[in-house]
Amino acid sequence: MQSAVLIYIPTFVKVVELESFSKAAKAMGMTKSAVSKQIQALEDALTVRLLNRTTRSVRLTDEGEHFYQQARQVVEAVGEAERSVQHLNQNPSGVLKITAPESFGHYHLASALAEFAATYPEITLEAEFTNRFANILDEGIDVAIRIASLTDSSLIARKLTRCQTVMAAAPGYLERHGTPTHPDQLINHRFIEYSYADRPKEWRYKDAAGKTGVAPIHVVMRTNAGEMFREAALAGIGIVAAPSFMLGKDIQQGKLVQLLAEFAAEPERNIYALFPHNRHMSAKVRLFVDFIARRFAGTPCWEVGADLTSCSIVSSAWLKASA
Amino acid sequence: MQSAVLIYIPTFVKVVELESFSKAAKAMGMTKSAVSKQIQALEDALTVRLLNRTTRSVRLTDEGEHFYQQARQVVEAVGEAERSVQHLNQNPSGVLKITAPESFGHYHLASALAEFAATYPEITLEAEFTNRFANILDEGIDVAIRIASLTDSSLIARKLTRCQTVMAAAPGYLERHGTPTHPDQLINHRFIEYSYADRPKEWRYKDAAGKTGVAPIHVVMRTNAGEMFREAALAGIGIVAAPSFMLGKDIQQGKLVQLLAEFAAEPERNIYALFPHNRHMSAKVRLFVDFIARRFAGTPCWEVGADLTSCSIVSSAWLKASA
DNA sequence: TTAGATCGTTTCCCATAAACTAACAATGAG
DNA sequence: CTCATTGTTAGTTTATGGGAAACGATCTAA
Repeated sequence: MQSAVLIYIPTFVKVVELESFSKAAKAMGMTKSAVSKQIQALEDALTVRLLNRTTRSVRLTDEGEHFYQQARQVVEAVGEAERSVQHLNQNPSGVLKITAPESFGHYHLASALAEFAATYPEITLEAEFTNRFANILDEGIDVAIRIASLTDSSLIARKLTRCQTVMAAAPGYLERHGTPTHPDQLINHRFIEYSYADRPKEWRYKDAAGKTGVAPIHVVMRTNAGEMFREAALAGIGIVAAPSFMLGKDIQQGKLVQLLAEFAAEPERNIYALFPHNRHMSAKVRLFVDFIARRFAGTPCWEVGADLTSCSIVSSAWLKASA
Repeated sequence: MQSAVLIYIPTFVKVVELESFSKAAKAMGMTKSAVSKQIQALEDALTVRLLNRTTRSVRLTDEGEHFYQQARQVVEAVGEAERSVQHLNQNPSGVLKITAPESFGHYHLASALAEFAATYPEITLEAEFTNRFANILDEGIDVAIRIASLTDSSLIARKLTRCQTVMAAAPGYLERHGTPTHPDQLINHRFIEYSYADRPKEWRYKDAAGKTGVAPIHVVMRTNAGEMFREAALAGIGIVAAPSFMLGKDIQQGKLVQLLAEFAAEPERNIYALFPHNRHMSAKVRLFVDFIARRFAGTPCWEVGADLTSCSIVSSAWLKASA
């Protein structure tokens, strides 16, 4: 068993303050016998007599007086520690470290983060947009925005919005190579693939009837940079399959043409906020996740085929680029 | 049950210091499951997550970092309190409050106290010589020297030496009133009695054969001042029955004549050191009581009829007066 | 004086709250 | 890949700490 000194200190302090075992017992919600025994245990642990007690009075010994001064500081320190942690927890401040995929961060998260930072000036936002999969716990990341369907055991994943994967190519490319009407024809086309694709060199889909299939593809270029990816498509180098938040604007503007719209990509993907499990969630994290989830609730403007007037999510970058 | 915050703090601090649940468990002599549950209990109590833990690493959250700083101060404060009390206990210092009967203190304790004070300069001696029976606990008295056979429940009594009660009168008195040869004759004599006598107006004794008896006495004067008492006897006002430490010198010098030497006073009295009970004795008190007991071990010089060469106790006041 | 109230202590007993054992999942290291 | 290690969990057991009641001491009031 642990040091008896620590655990009996509050009782001792109460007794000294109230100058009575009985009152201290009442104040601490226990019986006087318990108080008596705790004081005795404390004295035994210190091998020092702390209180000279008559049935009528309780008075500190010299050693008791000395110990009391220190003991009081201990309980105050504990109370202070407790309170300050609560305060820290209720008044979020400090650094909030976010990581997100580079392209999504750039196009759609930046404005949201700016709004969050403006709303909570006490919080210092530290956002890293990268496609590298950082280890959340080891690197002290508070929230990671991820596009996936995976579930990490020690992390909580909160869905922010659906992530529509669209296939598209530049009109120029299609003029030169024709427009595929079925996945099976993809093998005869030129593909630009994402470096970290789960399943390289193939395209999994679900047709309008709900039947799934796999089609092989011919990869002519590979990159992990979102912008490079899009630029390559715009340049007519080949066909890309990418989230609509990257390509939606180009499709709306006619710079790219959506392909095989009736064949949905498989598996369906979502955008998640991931964070250390929430048995006791940091206030900062809770605040941010709630904020970002609210921000991305509804239909995003970048969805291909969505009614733009009903979109609740509009990022400033999107508006700017559209204008 | 008490605040879980307090009792789990040492565990939390150990975990942070060693950056491992397992090592902390080993260091604190418990199992890792216990550590795990204690940390969880602490987090529950604070409703704050303190540690982000992988199977491979343990790292503090922001709140944990903050709490750790405070928690470390708490354990340090406890350790300091503990150590300083031990130190205080092993290196006695401060005030040592002594009370003793006025006459005994004056004649025989003063020199002993002076020696004690010289030996332990860290201790401030506060000696009060009074015949009033002070309440030891209530007045914060550390040691009381008492001449009695009583035993207070909450106090420890350590016998210092026997207290011989002798009866004596001035030669002049005896010339005028005669010398009693048996207690029964005392009723015809003039007595000077101590104000706080247990049994006023009587003299309890035990004869050479061991038979006890009570003789009534005729009191003509009453005082609580030791010196007054003695002076009155020397002036021939009457017979006194008093401790030999008061009268011994006068008897040796022939200023007083001992009476009824073969009838010992009843009950036999001793000189005690009384102090708060010694389950955990203050170092000061232990030191003093040991010292004073050693000082008064053996036959005191003031005993009537004692072989002066074998006396181990000689007080300076006695020597001075004898010179 | 006596009776009653209050206070700290003690003894005994029990319920609860800790600890341990053992098995598990996750994760690095070799 | 295998093995060792780490933190967690579930279930069981232990023992610790607290409650009830009786006690002795002390003070107050009648």
